[in-house]
Amino acid sequence: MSSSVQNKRIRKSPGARRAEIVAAAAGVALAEGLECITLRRVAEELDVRPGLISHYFPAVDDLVAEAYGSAVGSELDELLPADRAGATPTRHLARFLARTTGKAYDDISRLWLNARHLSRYRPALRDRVAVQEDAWRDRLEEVIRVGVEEGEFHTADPLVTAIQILVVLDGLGMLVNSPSADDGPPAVRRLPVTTAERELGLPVGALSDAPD
Amino acid sequence: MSSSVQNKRIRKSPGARRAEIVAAAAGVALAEGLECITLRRVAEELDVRPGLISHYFPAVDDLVAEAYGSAVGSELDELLPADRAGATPTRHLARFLARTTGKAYDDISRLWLNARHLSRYRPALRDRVAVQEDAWRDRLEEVIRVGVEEGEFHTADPLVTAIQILVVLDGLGMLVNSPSADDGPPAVRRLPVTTAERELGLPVGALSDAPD
DNA sequence: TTGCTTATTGGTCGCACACTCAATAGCATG
DNA sequence: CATGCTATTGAGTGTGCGACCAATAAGCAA
Repeated sequence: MSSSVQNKRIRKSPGARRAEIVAAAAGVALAEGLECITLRRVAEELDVRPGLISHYFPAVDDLVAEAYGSAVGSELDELLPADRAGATPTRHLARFLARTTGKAYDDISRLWLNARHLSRYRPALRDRVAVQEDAWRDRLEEVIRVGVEEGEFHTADPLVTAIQILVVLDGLGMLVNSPSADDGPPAVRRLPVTTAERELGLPVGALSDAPD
Repeated sequence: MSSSVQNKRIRKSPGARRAEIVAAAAGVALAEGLECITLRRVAEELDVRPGLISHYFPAVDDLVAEAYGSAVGSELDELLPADRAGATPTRHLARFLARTTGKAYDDISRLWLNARHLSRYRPALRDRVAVQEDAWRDRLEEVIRVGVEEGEFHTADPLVTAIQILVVLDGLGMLVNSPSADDGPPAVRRLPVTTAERELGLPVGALSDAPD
């Protein structure tokens, strides 16, 4: 007997079940896209009936927003930990740039692209995107600000510099679904690093040489 | 009697009808988004039956790709005319940057964002996006190349510079659906101009002072 | 063990979508 | 005016979606 047929109900606490649903939806969002978060698809993922998803999220749009926020929020925590224990701002920024440039970051780029477009139609998602944009910007600005205070970076306006780096990252992320995204001049792939080094008054290579 | 009820058939040549359909679909794409291009929606726009759209585009994905290509292609022709009669590269680039930064460009930004995400799922659209990316890049590179030849611009690699400007434009375009897209530091809105002036060795203001 | 709360199911409804195809009628041609 | 070609219609198929709700049973508490 295959385990795919569930004839026995499994009853969980509302909190646990809700978290499970959000996690499953986040997985679907990362792998297939936010529009693939449907009652049926998420239910299948958890081997429950679609009605159960509706029970926890009467409006599916709220689940979409929650799934997006969960995926992107935890990614930020890994990229720029709030408590950066014993690492210089330079190393932190270098690590951030190394990860956001790597191939493994493509799923996150796709999710950002996805969310920014879909938020055109879904208010709940639009609010969540705004929150996450603020969070990413604030976290990056903080790293830069500390770097300036400690004399590692030099910029008149950490906020603008942070936005500038994020804009370049977003601009490259726009190309994530293009077939020719991986090729192209190497100088283009290094654009975020180049931008950061220039805007922070760092020597070339300061943010790309063996950071991790 | 309202004109919304069409009881009399109007028979047109295939070429004219096809062009009409593409134009209507492009209008829908610009105003409401590519996923709003449905057989019913486009048919309603032209006051015909949905089956007629299917007749000209047996696969709706091809109509979506065609509508996108039409809208974005004609926009490029207006932004960077192929035959730039009697205008300096500086004026051309200034005009391009002025228009792509303006509020009126938001619909085009939305369409690019839309297409780049949707091309994840629709192969026909993905191919069209690649074609238009090449076209925009080539056209901008050409302006820069001529500017370098005529001594107005200074850059070692016109292609990389063109891509760099487009990446910044795309990065800002990502924010088009965010509620806080219009506010934010002025320096951020001027990022494309700043980038272009820096990369082309121009004095500050060379690309933003009364171009048109 | 019994009973009760409520998490979970199963079924249904209405809607919008792409796609198909035989029947119809506009219109150019003779 | 009559005729033939074909652009256009009308009707229908099947799919997947969100939402709703009464019935059911899991598992905790008494």
